[in-house]
Amino acid sequence: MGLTKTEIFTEEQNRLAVMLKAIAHPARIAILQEIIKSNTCICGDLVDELGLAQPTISQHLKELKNAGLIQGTIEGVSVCYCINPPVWNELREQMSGFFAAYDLKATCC
Amino acid sequence: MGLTKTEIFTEEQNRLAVMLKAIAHPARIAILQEIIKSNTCICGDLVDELGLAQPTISQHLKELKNAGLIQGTIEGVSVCYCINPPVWNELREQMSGFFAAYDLKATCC
DNA sequence: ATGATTAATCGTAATATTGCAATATAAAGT
DNA sequence: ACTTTATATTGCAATATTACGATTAATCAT
Repeated sequence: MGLTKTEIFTEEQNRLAVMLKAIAHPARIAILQEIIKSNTCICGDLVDELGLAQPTISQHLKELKNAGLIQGTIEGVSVCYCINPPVWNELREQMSGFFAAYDLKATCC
Repeated sequence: MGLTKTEIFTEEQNRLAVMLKAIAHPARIAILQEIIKSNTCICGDLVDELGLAQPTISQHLKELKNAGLIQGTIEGVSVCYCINPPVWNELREQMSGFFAAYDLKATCC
């Protein structure tokens, strides 16, 4: 108990859940928006930009990285983060499928 | 501590996080897919379809309903669930914005 | 080497989530 | 009224998440 029964679901469902869970936090949404907006990757700027402590930001970045949504490159003293295209596209396609499936349907009830 | 600092983020960021958090579980993804696939709304069928206990399914449905993603109509003894178009479209647009913003960018690092 | 800067990790407290057995509620049929 | 059928609620145990202070690790400049 207290543990998601991943073995019951398809690989696709589990992957999508992992990716969405990574995004499903306002801080991580804000981080992704910053990363996308500032074409050039950021790092410690996020600590100033958002009002969260450095360890907290670092942890959120780690979760986004674990889900594969972003990648980090060491750039001297700092770390440069950016979107990881393959996983980002995987997410985009999964969501497209979701929305497309509903488009054709009428409301019931 | 242990509590998300919602006051730090925009209303949009918080709303998107709530919607995504509701979807970000394999069981709830499976439920949404079933609801979308079976144009006609389902309810207890989900208990048979997925391999989870009735209270567990009921709880997942409640979370989806709380986020506004689905709506339930009492139909005699059973309850008929279906997508709630306004919120569903809100989510679709938010996600579109996300993906569109990245489209234009090149990879850095 | 020393100090400054940047980011990750550890430890911990507060809270949230997941799943289910047991029970409660509510409508329909008999 | 009583039983059946369908769903919701309650209570609880196991685990996960969120946030941050304190510390560590790693790179750069002097």
